[in-house]
Amino acid sequence: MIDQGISKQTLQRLPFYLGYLKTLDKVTVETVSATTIAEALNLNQVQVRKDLASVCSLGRPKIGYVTQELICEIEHFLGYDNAESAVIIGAGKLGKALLGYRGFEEYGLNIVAAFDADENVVGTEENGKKIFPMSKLKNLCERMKIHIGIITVPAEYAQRVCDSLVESGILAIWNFAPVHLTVPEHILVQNENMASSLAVLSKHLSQKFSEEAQKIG
Amino acid sequence: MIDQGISKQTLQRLPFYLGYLKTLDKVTVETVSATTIAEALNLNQVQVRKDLASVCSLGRPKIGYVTQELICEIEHFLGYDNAESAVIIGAGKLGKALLGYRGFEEYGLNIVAAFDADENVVGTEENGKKIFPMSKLKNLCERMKIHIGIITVPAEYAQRVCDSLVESGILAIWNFAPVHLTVPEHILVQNENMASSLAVLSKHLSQKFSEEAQKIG
DNA sequence: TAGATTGTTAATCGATTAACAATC
DNA sequence: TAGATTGTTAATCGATTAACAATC
Repeated sequence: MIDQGISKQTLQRLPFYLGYLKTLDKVTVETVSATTIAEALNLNQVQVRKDLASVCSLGRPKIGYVTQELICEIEHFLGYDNAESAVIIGAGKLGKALLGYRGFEEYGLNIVAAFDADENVVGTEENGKKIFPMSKLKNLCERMKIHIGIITVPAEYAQRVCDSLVESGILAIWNFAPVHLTVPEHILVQNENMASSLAVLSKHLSQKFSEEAQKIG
Repeated sequence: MIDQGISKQTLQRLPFYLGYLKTLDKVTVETVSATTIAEALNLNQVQVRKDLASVCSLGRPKIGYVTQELICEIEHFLGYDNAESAVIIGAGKLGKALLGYRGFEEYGLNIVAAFDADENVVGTEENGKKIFPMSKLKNLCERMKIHIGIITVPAEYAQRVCDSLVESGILAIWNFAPVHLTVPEHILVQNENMASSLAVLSKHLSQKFSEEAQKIG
């Protein structure tokens, strides 16, 4: 058993490495050093080396890593080469935007359908993907062996939707609703937490302004 | 000067506390203890108390915190009561979804307009908000004293857009493009990192499956 | 050989958690 | 008074960074 000991932080940095590596010219940049990557992404060299060590086992002194190999290994590690299917619950603005976003396939995520409680939305399509009534959720998930659920409903419905997903055999939940979800131990919830991000942004600003004020005052 | 020493982690938990507190019945739940909050959100009691201590200075033994006061104080701390204006660059699916999302106002974010390089989109509206050509960015930001820029363009254009934003006097950037942005020291970049989230989700699944396989094998 | 770069071991740093005294 | 709950001080834990030996 490998990769038992990879930290969440490392995991979250890997897509950044991948993104950077892909910007490099395959022909001229055959190899790349941790130093170079670190500089480009504003990270510590040692951190980059440690992160990469948990994914691949190459890396030669004086030379670095073979760019193309590294890309393949990270992609493989992240599972980009064998896509997981997912469903979206909540076909509002955000849900539809995610349904329509083609970039996810590149990341190994295949959104197959959406579900909504609103009868006016049910039956319509977005980006060629159908929107079903909630009553069909469990059956479809089980039949298609779907393990990822994406929650894009308003906060007040999120926990109920979450429970339905768990009941439908979902193992991992990507939660866009700004609430804490309670789930059984074996289920993973990854919060995409816009409110938290905004908190960081707005605090940065208010601090900037109070610094300014102090300088002047 | 207060709040110099608040950690990013604390800051990111505050919206969760707020969300939970708002679900409580104002009439019956006059006060709330850190213990209760911690249990509801699956956090450590002491952590909740420390977080709250950095925002408010009440909290009475045996009683806890006055719910309504706590809500107000957190909202004030997060700046929800004096909204910041923002612009979106990139009026694709995601950009439009964010433009149309009314929830941000509740979080103290007021998106005033969008910008796009595509002539076909320029001039149209979304949720009553106009989409302008990139050439008007700087002028509008300066005139309206806008300090937050939201980047929803494809990865390859993100750095260029970022540079334009910095030039236009933006102080904080909310980046939805899956790339690292290089900015001057005083500018804050908050990455809304879908690729990273997906990495966490898909790794959880592949680990689950390899555990299963081991049990059987 | 000299220098760049690797991977590892140890030190530092910061956040979380545990223990405890203070208070209503 | 006894018990619940607070806030603080100390211990633990994990991640980042620094120092260094190994190697091409």
